[in-house]
Amino acid sequence: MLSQSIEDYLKAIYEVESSEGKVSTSALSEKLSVSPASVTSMVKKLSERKLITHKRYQGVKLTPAGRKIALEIIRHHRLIELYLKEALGVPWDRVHQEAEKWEHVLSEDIEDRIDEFLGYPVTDPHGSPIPRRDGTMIVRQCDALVDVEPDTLVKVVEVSDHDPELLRYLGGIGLYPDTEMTVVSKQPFKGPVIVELTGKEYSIGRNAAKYILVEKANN
Amino acid sequence: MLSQSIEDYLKAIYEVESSEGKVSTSALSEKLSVSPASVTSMVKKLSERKLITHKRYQGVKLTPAGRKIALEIIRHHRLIELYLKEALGVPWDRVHQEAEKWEHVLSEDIEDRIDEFLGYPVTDPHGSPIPRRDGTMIVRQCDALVDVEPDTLVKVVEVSDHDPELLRYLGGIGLYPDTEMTVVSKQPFKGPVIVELTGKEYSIGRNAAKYILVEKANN
DNA sequence: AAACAAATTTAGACAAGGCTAAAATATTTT
DNA sequence: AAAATATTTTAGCCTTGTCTAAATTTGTTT
Repeated sequence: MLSQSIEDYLKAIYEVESSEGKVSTSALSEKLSVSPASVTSMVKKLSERKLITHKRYQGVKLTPAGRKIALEIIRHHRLIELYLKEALGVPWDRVHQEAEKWEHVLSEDIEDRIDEFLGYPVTDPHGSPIPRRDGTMIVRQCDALVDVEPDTLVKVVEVSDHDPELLRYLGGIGLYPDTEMTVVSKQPFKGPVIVELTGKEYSIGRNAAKYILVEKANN
Repeated sequence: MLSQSIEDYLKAIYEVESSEGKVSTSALSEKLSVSPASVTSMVKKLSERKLITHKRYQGVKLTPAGRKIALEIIRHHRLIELYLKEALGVPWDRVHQEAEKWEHVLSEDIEDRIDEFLGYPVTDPHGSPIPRRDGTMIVRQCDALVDVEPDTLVKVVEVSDHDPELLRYLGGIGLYPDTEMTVVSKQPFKGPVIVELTGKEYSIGRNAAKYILVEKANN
């Protein structure tokens, strides 16, 4: 059995690897709210266990074994998020926080039952893809909302789940995965992106718009 | 926040207190699969935190604060057992093991949702009473099957959840909480108890019969 | 009542996973 | 290219919760 701490590190490494490419000690320190020194010592342990590779002062990479575990945890996390929403009506801005704890105590048996209950879903409530049991995960082609040219009709693919405040705002204006909307304009000087959905216009901060992934809608 | 370990100790103390009256170091050591020395040091910590009282060489007792926490954990445990059975179809011999892990990660919010989903249940799948949120729990008058005189019609109240093997056997013969059956005879020399239900006779080991609680049925 | 046995506690060690402060290495600026 | 800054690692310490071995206390025999 792996400790919760090890599982958290592997997941964090996977996520940083996905979003930034390179995985530095400081990025992990930040992500896990732990001192850089603590990261270094855990990195040493994970290397010894062959779950990651590490070149001094150069960052880390997951080995296939480490990636497999990371994806299992992420699968747990996302299945649980969706389950909490569908089965117990937990609002989407709260499922992440709960899943952070539950992901570590989910057995394979219960995982399968939840998967079946949900009809073998492909994405979680925020639109993030759920890894399959075999450790594969679908990859999608999409852009950050902030990078889309004005006057484009787009469909929301995925929204970052880390800021409950943002999720509540987006839920309030009806912006969920699969929602279609038009990018009206981008205000200059790091101003907000203006979008139109269900006939109304809404303003979305530049920073938030980085965490909303969309694809061009076929219209 | 309390550590998982502390929660486990408080729960164990509550359970030993209920079943044996006196809570000795060795009983806890046994129950928690931990050395007696480890129990002593944890007992010291729990005393300092005023969750239990301790007289050297004399055993421990829960304070009201400690009892409240123990009952919260037991509430979590039993709600989760029932939830797993009702919502996900987990067989009753496996729910205990899962609940042992989940009980520590259940938030109040999810607890309430599960309680509501289940219709504010009063007992878990093994017939054990579920403590209420306010820390109260119903007490029932019942006897161990092994102590019942032959030729008595009884109703099963509760079955110990600690031996999956036994639960599978009992499930196989249709013996669940609320099942009515007749005690046919008790074989001498620590032999089994013979019961009749649904027209057939079944043999239940003396030891197992200690862990099946029944009440006299009104016939 | 003394001796033996059983239970409990103390003493001291260890592994995990965190921390701070200081040293080493990289990177950026001038 | 040297200096200044930022990042990473090392060294050493702390807490939690466990362990074994030895000492102490309690309970039971004879």
